[in-house]
Amino acid sequence: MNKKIIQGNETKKRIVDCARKLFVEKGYNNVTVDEIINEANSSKGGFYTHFKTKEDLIYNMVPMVDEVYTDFFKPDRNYQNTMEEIAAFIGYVFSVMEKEIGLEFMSVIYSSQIKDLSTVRFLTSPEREYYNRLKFLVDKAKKKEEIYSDLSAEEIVMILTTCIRGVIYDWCLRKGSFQLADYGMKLISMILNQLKTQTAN
Amino acid sequence: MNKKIIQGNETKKRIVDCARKLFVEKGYNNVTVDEIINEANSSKGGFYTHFKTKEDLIYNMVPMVDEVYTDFFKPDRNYQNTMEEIAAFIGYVFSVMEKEIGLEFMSVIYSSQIKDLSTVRFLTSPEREYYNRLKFLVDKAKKKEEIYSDLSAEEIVMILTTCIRGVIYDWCLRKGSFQLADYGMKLISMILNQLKTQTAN
DNA sequence: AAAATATACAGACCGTAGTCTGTATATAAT
DNA sequence: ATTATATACAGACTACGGTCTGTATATTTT
Repeated sequence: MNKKIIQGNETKKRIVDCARKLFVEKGYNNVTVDEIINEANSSKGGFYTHFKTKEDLIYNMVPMVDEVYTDFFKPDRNYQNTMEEIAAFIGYVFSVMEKEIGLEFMSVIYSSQIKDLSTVRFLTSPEREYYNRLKFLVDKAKKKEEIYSDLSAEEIVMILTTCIRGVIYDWCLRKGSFQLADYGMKLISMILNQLKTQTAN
Repeated sequence: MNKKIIQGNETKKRIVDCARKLFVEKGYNNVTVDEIINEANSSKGGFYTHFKTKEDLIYNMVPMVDEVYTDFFKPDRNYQNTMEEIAAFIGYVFSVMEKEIGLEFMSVIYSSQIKDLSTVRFLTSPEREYYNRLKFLVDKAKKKEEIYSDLSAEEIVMILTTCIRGVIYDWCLRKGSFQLADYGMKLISMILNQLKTQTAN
């Protein structure tokens, strides 16, 4: 089934490309599926063979994000300690959200992920590259005894993730009226500081 | 215009009551506006005179929340210090969310608030009772010098609010798979501890 | 009292996301 | 070679949130 599958992939790509163009032009909520399939010379049937929902389009545009995380580890940067590296990584995550993905897409994702119980919540998937990277760093920090906390690495990662999501949600809620990375790091630093000093809880 | 307004209020109440009943029975997403107006012996015209959107129904069911906060301050509880009182207040907020409002309504609210740019975002309204209460307590704590931080009261309230929203968002995302109050307080305690000890940042 | 204005509401209508059915075609099985 | 099966897709159709227009009735104005 090679020829058909290749054709399918081409159609899918064409739809994503046209959709992206239209979203940038008019904004996600002002673009209809009909418009997209028209622009891509496809049809409803074609669209819904490749995408489960309209939001699914966004999900298909964004996984690049998880790939982008890999970039962070490429250059051999020097960090005083692991905690600083964790902070830098999270700062990098924020700046990717802010500059690469942008407010509108983040809002669509964050809104649709909790819209109803049936949506597949990829944000919680433990296979996410983001999650693995962060877990790796926290493990390292614990091993090096830079963290004095009775919390497990999993718990720490979860807490950091919750804070990150809180900052992003607030950013969407306030329509990008503050710098995501600036404000985010202020909050994250507090948590990281606490992890350094906290002996019991 | 008394008679008409009374009639209007009755219709509005009837719609809210029927909607609540149906939401409990079948879940928000499985109840249609047509079903609601049918049950309430009303019509599309009637419904949309009183509510801007379907989600608006939820908003009309929930403001009790902000009233509920008042209850917290009624009994003369004794706290060792203001930080403890802040923790207790936030814990109270979590338990109201968890027990009074519930996962489904919270998800609808949190999802719809960032769905598109045109929605009125009441969550950010600085008139919210919740916000005033928290601000009052943080001011008190600063005055009593229980907080050693160069952050302003407004900044502290914002950070706490961001964390609370992060916890709630995560709770929705993970479909209530953890105790909101338990996990929430773990995170909030870290922030509060940091505020106590932090001298410069 | 008559006319003007405002409010509640009925229900036809519209826009759009998503479904369903049918068809063409490419590969796999016999 | 023929039949069976899978895939991509076209496009009619449905479900449902939301709008729009018209009407009845209550209050205010003159």
